[in-house]
Amino acid sequence: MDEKVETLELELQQVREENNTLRFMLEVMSKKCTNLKQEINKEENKEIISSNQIGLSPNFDTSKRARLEYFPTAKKPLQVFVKTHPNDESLIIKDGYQWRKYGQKVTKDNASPRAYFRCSMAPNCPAKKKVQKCLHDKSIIVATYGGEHNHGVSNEPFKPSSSTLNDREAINTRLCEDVMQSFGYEKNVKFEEYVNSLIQDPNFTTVLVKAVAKTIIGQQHKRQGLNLNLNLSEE
DNA sequence: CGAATTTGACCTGCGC
DNA sequence: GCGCAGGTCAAATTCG
Repeated sequence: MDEKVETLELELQQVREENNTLRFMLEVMSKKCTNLKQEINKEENKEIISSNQIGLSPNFDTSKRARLEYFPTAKKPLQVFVKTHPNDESLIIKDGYQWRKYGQKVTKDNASPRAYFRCSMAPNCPAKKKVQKCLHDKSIIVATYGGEHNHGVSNEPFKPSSSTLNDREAINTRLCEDVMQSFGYEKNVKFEEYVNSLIQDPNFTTVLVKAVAKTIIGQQHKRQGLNLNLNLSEE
């Protein structure tokens, strides 16, 4: 009996932690969304000015030739925030692609080292990413993607098996899938285009809150159901 | 033993 | 022109 109480308390604690995590993610995403909107507005204004003055392609900046070569997206590079264990130093994100690390640097503005990866799924794939821990919260990893993959995603992206990921990771992954589904993400749509369309949606924050809340409640119900089943079978 | 990672050196752009 | 910072290379090392 005590064991059951203990188990339930642990479950409750885990759900609370997950809720805190999700609240934090929501906060980060909301801030990010606001910042991106502001940046998009700024960029649009800047582009109009530069294309009028110089007559070059709006996205072409000769002074940043090499940098654009390394991360050749004229668009804003895609940034992804991932919650991990604070003591986890691996900087590994399971995003469905296979990455090979080719460098690491300590940057001026962040004591945590920044790792550089390039895609190793295809021989000449130009896709790259930078991964660094968040300055203010070591349990958050920030991944910045650059370049585009010249091949498809691996067979089972975002489909963790219980043998490779623990329950918590599986739940988080499932949550992401549910939230993306709530936003109408379709697999044949390019992820960057999908994200851009979300950012420009004026109801983004409202819909995100609803989707996350719905998923949390769904997960809690599933868990409660599981616990009840276990109790019944044991008694 | 081959593949992946680590790490110091090197290259390039930018600001002063 | 010089120094700094970010990004990449490649030899050495580690791992499976």
